[in-house]
Amino acid sequence: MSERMADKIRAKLEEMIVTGEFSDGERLDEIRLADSFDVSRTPLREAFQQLAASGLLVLEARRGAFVRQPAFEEMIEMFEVMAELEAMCGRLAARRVSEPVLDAIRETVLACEEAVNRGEADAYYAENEHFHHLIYDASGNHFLAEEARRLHRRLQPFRRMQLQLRGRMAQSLGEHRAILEALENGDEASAATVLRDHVAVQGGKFNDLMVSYRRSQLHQKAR
Amino acid sequence: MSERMADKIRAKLEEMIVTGEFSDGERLDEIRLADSFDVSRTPLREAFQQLAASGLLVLEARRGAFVRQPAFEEMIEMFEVMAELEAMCGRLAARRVSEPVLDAIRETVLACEEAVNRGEADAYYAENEHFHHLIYDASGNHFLAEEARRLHRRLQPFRRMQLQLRGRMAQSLGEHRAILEALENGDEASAATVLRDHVAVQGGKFNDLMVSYRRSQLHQKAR
DNA sequence: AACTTCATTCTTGTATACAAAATCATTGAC
DNA sequence: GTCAATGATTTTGTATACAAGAATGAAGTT
Repeated sequence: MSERMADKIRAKLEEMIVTGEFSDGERLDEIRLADSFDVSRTPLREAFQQLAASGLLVLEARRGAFVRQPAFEEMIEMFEVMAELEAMCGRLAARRVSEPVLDAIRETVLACEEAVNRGEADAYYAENEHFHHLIYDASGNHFLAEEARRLHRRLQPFRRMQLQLRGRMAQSLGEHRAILEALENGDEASAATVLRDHVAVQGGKFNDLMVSYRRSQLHQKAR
Repeated sequence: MSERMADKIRAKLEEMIVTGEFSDGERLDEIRLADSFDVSRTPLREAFQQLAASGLLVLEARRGAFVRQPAFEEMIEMFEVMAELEAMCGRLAARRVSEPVLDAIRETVLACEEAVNRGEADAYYAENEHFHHLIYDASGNHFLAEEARRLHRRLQPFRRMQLQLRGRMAQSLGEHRAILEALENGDEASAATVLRDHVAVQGGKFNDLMVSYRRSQLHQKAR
């Protein structure tokens, strides 16, 4: 048990919130939660602080911790910002990327290709992560890379959902190829545009997913 | 004392870090700091969590809290990202801003003008804040506005320094006018460009400030 | 003299205890 | 019957106590 308890709890709570275990606005009872994790309130409260910082909770003074399920509109907003951050990474990377890093990016594209051929969504997902992180770093702006990572992480579960959509993996792969090409050509404008669209399409796909999800919800209620 | 102790401590520590009271990499002793604030370690540790989330501290497990003074290069990086976020705000705002908000923006420009005429840097600073926050909100993307505010806040002390530079206030005012004009015309591209440059120039000015600061440091050491 | 090992000390991480504020329920007035 | 006020209870915020890991230093070996 080398890790800090508070960090494990944060990770677990993060997953629970993101997977919809709690509903929006729900108050988290410190004592009951602490008991369920078999810890005292102290590490739990530290986890609360961290979750509040990343926007998953809001702490109201002397009122408690309330889960903040980003509404549909906010998710779209987040994708919009993510698209712009990725575009910026792409623009800078097109100018600054080195040959070894370019090689690494090429490898991830190949690995993505294999994953698509085998229909392995998990493998694709992992390589996709790698691909994007490489570009963040290639921007040469470390602060930007960190911000991008932070937001990427927050949108992670929604990205993952999308790979379930028919044909999305192949489409995504094609976009990766276009991004790689722009980087190889040092074409800043193109790299920015293609990356922006690559992420924006995810926002759109997310929209589609939500619509069909809500329809099924309505269906259930209408029974 | 309606506020939470932890929040007051966070604010105070934030100021101390940002004003350079601590040096980069310095370890903050929980017990001594808690004593100096006349509180126990508990609220202090909560403050640490928050400061770590905003990047001012790094918490190493069982090692302690270390202050993270962004190096010169990182400050430039942050201005670079800030420029892009503001550009995005401007682009969206040009499309979405309403007449009442436009009026409010016009007022801040007038107030800035008066501040310049009177040579009141503090008043200018306050109105400048207002001006930028209005544009963040006018973007219509609430998440983006929050992100912009967060980064703006982090760069705050460095912005403030710049107003000391000769002629910077008048120059800044001119840029504000150009931004307002772009918004009035609904010119997305222009709003984005002018705002990007408006912030980028701050990065440049910051550069100038740091160079002269370091020169004076060297001078002192060379005595 | 330098390096390793072990014990001591110090510091962080967690649990528990206590204080203060907010919520809830009961009682009383209108 | 509804609303307000007040006391009880719950819950947060802070302090303190305790446990466990890390840093420090002394002693012993090579």
